Amino acid sequence: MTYFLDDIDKKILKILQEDARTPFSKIAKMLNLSESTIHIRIKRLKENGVIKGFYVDVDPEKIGYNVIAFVLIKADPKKYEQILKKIYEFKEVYEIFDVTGEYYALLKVRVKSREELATILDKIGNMEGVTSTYTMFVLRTIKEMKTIDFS
Amino acid sequence: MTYFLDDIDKKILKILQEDARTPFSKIAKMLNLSESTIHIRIKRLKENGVIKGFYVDVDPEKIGYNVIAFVLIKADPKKYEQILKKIYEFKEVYEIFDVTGEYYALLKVRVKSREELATILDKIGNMEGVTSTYTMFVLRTIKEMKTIDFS
DNA sequence: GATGAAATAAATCCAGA
DNA sequence: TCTGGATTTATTTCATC
Repeated sequence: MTYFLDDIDKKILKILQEDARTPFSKIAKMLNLSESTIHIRIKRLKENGVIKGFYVDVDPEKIGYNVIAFVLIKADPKKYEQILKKIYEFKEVYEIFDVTGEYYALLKVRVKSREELATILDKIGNMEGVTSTYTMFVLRTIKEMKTIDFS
Repeated sequence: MTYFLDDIDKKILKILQEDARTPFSKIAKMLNLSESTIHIRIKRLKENGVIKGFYVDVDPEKIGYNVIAFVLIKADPKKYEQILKKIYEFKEVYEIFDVTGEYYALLKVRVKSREELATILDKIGNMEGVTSTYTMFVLRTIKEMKTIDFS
């Protein structure tokens, strides 16, 4: 299931991770290959699911989304999957992970204000089957990398 | 400091968040505007820092990066900033946040194997000034959104 | 697999509304 | 701020190595 990346693939991905709009011609020059080869490689990486897509990176802070919180939840095991499905639909919840330890799941929540955060936390805390929550409010973002470092 | 997005900006960003390679001509048609307008808008969004860049979305799992863990750390306040600087340099640590609560910082770690994770956890746990750590190993990724939902 | 040239399509620039 | 047309640049295809 794991796709083996050769050196050329890695170099192409590295360039695209820095700027996905880099023209193929420029990539070709950088790697001393033809434009067609870059084209074929990228096409293959897409077909194999390595490249899931191209997205624009919007600065959340610039558009007012500057409140982040991580929420740990514990739940009634019988209702857990149902709870996850519901939380999945919340657009304010950007990440959901099952985790080991005292709590069941870890959520990353991003909103525009503390009021909005309070609303979401209430919604989650009051869901049927949620037995306890623990919220960690983010005071400062020190690092938030969105690309993979495979150097 | 917050940049005000009008309806056109929002629509453009929404399209680019889904596929950053959508041709301007297509965006223009979708929004009933000229290609030049789209061009000017995107340029302005870049200049104002709303658009931080265009990235390729690489599936970590496809290339073998399928171990994620969240690590909470407590530290000697006097050495805390120094510790953060050091951890910042770890390529395996993708996110670092100062958080409220019992712990000082929350880290998101992504590696290729449990062995690698153990190594990183050891490194962090043994850093001078780190007084305690709590690791949550990710068993399942339920949601991991990289774009912002401003609908 | 990789290439180069040809065809198609897109991005960019600019003068004018 | 937006537009339409002209120019430049990029992507895609395909026959060939």
